[in-house]
Amino acid sequence: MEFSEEIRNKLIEDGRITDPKSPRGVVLNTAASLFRRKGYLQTTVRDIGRETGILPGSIFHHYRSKDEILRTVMEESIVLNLERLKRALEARPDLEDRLRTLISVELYAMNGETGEAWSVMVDEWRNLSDQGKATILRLREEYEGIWLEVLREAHQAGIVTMEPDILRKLLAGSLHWTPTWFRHGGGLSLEDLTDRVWQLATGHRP
Amino acid sequence: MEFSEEIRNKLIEDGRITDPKSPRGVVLNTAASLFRRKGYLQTTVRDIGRETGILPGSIFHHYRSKDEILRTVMEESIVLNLERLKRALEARPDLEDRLRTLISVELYAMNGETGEAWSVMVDEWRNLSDQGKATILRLREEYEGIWLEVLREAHQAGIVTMEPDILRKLLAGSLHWTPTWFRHGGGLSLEDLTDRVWQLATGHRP
DNA sequence: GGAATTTGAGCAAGCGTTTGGTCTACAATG
DNA sequence: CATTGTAGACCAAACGCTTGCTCAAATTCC
Repeated sequence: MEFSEEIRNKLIEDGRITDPKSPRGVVLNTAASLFRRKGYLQTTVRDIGRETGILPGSIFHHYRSKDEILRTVMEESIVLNLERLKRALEARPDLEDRLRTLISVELYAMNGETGEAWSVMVDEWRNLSDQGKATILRLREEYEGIWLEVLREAHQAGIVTMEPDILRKLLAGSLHWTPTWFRHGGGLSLEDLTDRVWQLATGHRP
Repeated sequence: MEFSEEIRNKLIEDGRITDPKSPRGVVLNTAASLFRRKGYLQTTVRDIGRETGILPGSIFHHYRSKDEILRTVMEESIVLNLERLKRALEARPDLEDRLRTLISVELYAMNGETGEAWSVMVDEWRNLSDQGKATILRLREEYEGIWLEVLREAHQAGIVTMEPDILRKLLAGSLHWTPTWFRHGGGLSLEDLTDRVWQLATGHRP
């Protein structure tokens, strides 16, 4: 996760994700946090206004609709983490390393600084408009494609025994569930947790 | 799952769950289905009215509030499945059998005929009122207690190697996620799926 | 001074819920 | 046997409130 900030800055520079210091960015991060805490439907535009200090009417100067805010939260969180995943995999030719990287990056996506936005993407999918779904789906498919490719190679190499597509779904469930119970500063670190999920996937102690 | 219907009938007779033929029961099952499909907040009392053929106002003759419907859906689904779990475990002294039973019963709870209600319990927890949460929490703790007890014994016996509490949370995630992708009649049966989760838990092929 | 931004009042729609009353079935009463 | 009483189920209408969003005017910024 070392290059995390560097990657984020590069993406901001390229205009692929919003500068968190801009009004759009402030609204975005506040919304992500509220969506995570209260849920998308329970969060009102007035709530976002209150926490950002921007009046409700002004929110709609920066975003066309509440749905656009949700879509942007999801889109930018996957753009960022997809980039992080690709970079993290670049330097790792070893298959066991690659599998561990997948697990680790997703655990950080869900429980690190992007955790709110990533959780929103998983939990609030149903509340996204159809056109929003279409946009996000392409990015998600790219992300899932990377997982499946590594799992298929690992399967052929005998590192994992279960069918890759089933294994991915079972692991996805485990990982998606972690934000409901994992807390930083407890007895367990994200590294420890990565070990446990690795053990789940391969059947061997790390 | 053989005694499933028998257990349900006994619980109806004892008044611990609602008769599905009664107006209360019709509302309950319809609501569970709608809550699952559209989400609790997206489901209006008018929706429930439309699908049951009961006018919106009359729903409140059977339930004090929409929240009471949600709480009842959750409560009865866990009462039923807790009973099923206890019965299924009764005849199984073998530890490996017991672990497999836990997995199997929960997979059926999530993807069988009670799947809608059980999913609602997992997904809509946040939308339950505080007093509702308190009621359900006691039942959930009993249910989780059974899981942890079996996992602790399995850990001591060397059947599983991971810490029981962490293993339970990772498995819970995998199992909770199954309704989003598992479909009956596909290439995979619930028995097959039980095997895969068993493999995940123990690290050994079933 | 023109463009971008912010403001705050307010609208139309939808929400859970309440109300007052009707209908039906059946038991009790005279 | 006819009448009355009772209780549960249901209906139609509406109430009070919240919601996402709009808009014309005011303000700020370059």
